[in-house]
Amino acid sequence: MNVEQAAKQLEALGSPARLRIYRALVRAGHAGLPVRQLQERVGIPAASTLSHHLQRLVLTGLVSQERQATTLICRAVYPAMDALIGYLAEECCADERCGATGEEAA
Amino acid sequence: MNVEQAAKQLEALGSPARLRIYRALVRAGHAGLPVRQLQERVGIPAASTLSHHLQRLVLTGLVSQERQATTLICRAVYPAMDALIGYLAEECCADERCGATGEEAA
DNA sequence: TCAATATCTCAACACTTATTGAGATGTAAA
DNA sequence: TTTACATCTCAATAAGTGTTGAGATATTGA
Repeated sequence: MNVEQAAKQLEALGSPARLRIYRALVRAGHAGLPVRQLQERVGIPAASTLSHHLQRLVLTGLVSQERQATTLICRAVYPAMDALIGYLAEECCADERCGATGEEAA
Repeated sequence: MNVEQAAKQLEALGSPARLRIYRALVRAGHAGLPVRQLQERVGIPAASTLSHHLQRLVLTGLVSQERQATTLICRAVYPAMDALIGYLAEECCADERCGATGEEAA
């Protein structure tokens, strides 16, 4: 995980709409949610708007999609969030272990 | 911490420039960094650009500033990042404890 | 007071993003 | 085949963002 990628994922989560979407998917668990149900759950009126947000989450690797006939199942990609949290904790947190990670010491 | 606030902070960190700024401040530790040194360290050419990014970080509570005569010392606000990581871990992570936090069960 | 320094504010521009409706595509079922 | 359904793609518009130079403000020192 580097700064660029972390920033990309943070930006993807950095909109209330997308954070709600992601959270709904996490809560849906392994089964995931079809786009339609996701739309009702997060309260986005236009399907095209949701589609747009979903694309951004998929592009950053935080969400995956699997087609089942006509419906698209969306799922949170847990390892991606784990990696992001790990990056924040290691690179951007104030614990003792931090402050000299070395990747880009400048 | 609610969705709106978390999204605001994630968005603030969701630009490579600002994530670098924040990381530089974390690494600077308790002493913090003056704006000028920060500018050199993260390689932003225009002072006005850095000022703009810093404002966004300050507005979300992730960075604080203290004036010392003419120089402005910037510091990472560690508890803010702790709270953000905590939110992500509780609300958006796949551990057993997660999936039914209840705040907004929909 | 005058000059130097640190930082900000402002205005401008190009670029990106969010939202939406309309219509396209693909699947299933009658 | 026709219909219904799920979702996407496209085009348009409004709003927001990033970057910059020019100039303002405030502090310090000669």
